[in-house]
Amino acid sequence: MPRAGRKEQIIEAAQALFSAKGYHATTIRDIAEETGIRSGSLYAHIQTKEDLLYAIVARSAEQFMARLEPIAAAHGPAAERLRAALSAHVELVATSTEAATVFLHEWRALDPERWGAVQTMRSAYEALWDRIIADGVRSGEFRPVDRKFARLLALSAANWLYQWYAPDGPLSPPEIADRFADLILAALTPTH
Amino acid sequence: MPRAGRKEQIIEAAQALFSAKGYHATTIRDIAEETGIRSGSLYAHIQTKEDLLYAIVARSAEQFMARLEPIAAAHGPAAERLRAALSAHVELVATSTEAATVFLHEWRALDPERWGAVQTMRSAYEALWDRIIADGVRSGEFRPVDRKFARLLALSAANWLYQWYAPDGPLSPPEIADRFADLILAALTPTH
DNA sequence: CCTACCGATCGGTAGG
DNA sequence: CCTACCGATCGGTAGG
Repeated sequence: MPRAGRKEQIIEAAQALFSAKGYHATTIRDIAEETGIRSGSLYAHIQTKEDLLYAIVARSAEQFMARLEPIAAAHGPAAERLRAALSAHVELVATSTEAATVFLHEWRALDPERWGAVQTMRSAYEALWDRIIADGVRSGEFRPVDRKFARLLALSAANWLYQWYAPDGPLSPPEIADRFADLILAALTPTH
Repeated sequence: MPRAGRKEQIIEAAQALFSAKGYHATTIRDIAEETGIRSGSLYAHIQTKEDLLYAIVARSAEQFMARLEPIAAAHGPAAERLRAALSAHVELVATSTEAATVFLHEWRALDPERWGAVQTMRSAYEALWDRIIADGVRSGEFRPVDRKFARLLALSAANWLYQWYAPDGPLSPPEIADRFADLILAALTPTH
């Protein structure tokens, strides 16, 4: 008998294992053991191993979008919105490191169709960043920089965080985000 | 009979496959087929599959070091050296994308001992970047920024390149490097 | 470098 | 959700 909440438990086990060892190095038996059931029983809850990967990746992508949408749509100064965007992204990577790692590192293991769906989500997310930067350039808050490269610089730093972030490190996620924001805003601010 | 140059051929096949599909998703039979021999014959040239991974990762790490060492040791302006460092790194990722992808993405599949050796190489590489940035801060060329975060910003952008670089894209590697360098130097230059 | 093969393990299923 | 099992495939080896 499937148990309520069991599916969530399975997803969380898969998330921890995929982020630690990678998708292909994680077996169905690993996930079952971590969940506390037998491997065959997993299939009362899921259809394939890859469904688990997609569920984790899609949920993570949605979280990034949900955090950025109100920031991109706000009307304040672009510098403040860019700083807020960086804070939101850094905080998500830092507090949901497992999900973020699967999203940023393991999405290549998805089949081409689902891989395409994820690419679409990422493009929409990047478009929100571009909008904030374009607003800043238009208003004169930012120098007339290459929007794409300004966004790449910010997102590269914020994404790469999953490779080095340690919860027991000296800096909190907000402190990390502020240090990056200070540098990136200095790069974008006109030299009067 | 092992053939001269065969080992190199095997490493290159493994490099292409590991970068495209990942280490764990690549089989010994894939590598053999790509090399044009039978899977059992591979073991006349290698000892284990993981040896191939380590050979690729270590060689790539050495290339990054070899390119950066003279730049870090030079005596010119820090801004020029930082720009040169970025160019060298971007060019290596762009022209050796397969090796760089394995180095940056697949090193997690190494066993802990070899993983540690790679970490040591990466630390040495990062120390060279820190030295350039510290020189610039000391001489007054750069603002008194957090060295570690300035390096993280530059290296995140340069590393993340492996995720999006396409040889048929609109910008050449030197153009990409210069755009990042313009932004990062703007972030580091004092506002007079 | 090949043929032939090994024990182990894989994702997934049948039947209860 | 379990037991029992499937065909396929894995990394690697023996013997030539």
